[in-house]
Amino acid sequence: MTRASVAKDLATGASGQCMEKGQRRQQILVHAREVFAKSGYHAAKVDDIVAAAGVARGTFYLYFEDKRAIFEEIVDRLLVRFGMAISRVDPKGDVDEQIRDNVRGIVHLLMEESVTTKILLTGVSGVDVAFDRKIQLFFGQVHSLLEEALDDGQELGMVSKGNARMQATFMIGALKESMYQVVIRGWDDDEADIVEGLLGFMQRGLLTRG
Amino acid sequence: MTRASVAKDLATGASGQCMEKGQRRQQILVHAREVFAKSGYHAAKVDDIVAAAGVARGTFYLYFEDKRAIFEEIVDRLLVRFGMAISRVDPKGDVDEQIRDNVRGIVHLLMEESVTTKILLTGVSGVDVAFDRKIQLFFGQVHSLLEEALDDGQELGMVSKGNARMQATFMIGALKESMYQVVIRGWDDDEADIVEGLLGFMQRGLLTRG
DNA sequence: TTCGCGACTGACGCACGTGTCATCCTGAGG
DNA sequence: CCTCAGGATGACACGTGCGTCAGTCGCGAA
Repeated sequence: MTRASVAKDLATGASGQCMEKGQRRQQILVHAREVFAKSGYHAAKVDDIVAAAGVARGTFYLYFEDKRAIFEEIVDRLLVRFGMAISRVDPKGDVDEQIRDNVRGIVHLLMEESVTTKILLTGVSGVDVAFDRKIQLFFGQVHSLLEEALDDGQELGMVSKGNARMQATFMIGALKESMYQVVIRGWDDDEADIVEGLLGFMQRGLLTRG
Repeated sequence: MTRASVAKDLATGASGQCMEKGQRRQQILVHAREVFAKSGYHAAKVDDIVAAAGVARGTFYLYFEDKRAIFEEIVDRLLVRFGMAISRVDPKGDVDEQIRDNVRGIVHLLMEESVTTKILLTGVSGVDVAFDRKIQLFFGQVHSLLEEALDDGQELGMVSKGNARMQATFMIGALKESMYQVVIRGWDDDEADIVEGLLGFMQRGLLTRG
């Protein structure tokens, strides 16, 4: 091991050769996430990632198939957690509270995972045809879920009559844009404020009744 | 001129050598727009553009500095038209009608220019640090404009009291996502329906009052 | 007919980033 | 002390796409 790489290890807290296998993987993953968030997929070079992680180029390929694979893994992890943060609304219970919980859970996750959220909201397009399709599919599923919920809500008279698909679109757009502002523009809004803002928007809209 | 390129000219309607200068430029621009929309900035190769336009590689560089420049020009044109589609709301007139006109104008423009809109909504991130900043700046300006309008509206009692910045975010998000669905997923919603949907969302929100 | 000019061409050289692999290193076990 | 296994290394070869520029083409003027 060269002197230079020893210096890097000291700087990043890596323990040099023969680190436990999963740990090294994790170390690369964490640094890659930061690099992707900072530069986006295309501008992020494998060299940047290995430099940040303090390992050699070859080491990277011991743990990941290629650049795309590590990117996909990073995004996938968030998508899985995102999916888990959503729960179906049961009309027998307190609907308002369930909606609030859902919104709260999602906003919480995205703000907690702000680095990955930034990647999801900006860096995900144009990686690859297959990857694009995958992301589109995911958001499509979320959209369908919400649309169904709104449809049910309309039946029960809890949601304004109207095009549920469009309503779902507006809601998702509002959420995406809020997260975008927080994550990209660095708004320091309180998590609870955003949740209440979104819920208020759902309930009352923007304009006072004329 | 080779036989191959003559064939191309026939196919694309180009008139071969010595076409009027502005026309050739326009021809390349139009085809570039389609290529960028289909593949995104990074996947779109200059070779794809010149092939689509039916001109030689060198010709491209007679009319455009480089790939980035033509991309920027395409996006800029839309941004300018977008800016012009927005007009300040005058509280002395019929506010509802002015809001409707604004929304209508913007939605109309974006759907009319659907190819460029697709580029704006998906292909714009990660081109270049400077370009990213520029786009961000533009949306920031739109955001400020809307925020001010909402603030004024609150003073006049026409807009629900609340965080105007957040309200602006939600509205822009809803608009962006609607356009995204139309342009990427190919929804064939009527322009007027989308406009009414957005306005209804602003006025009444999603949920019935409980 | 020949010349000049400007539009057009496309093969070429270059830069850059990727993934590989021959080699090195180190710690554990004999 | 020697050896060996396997993690780690980084120089290298390769591919890809970009921008250039020496040359072609065809039209109008002389």
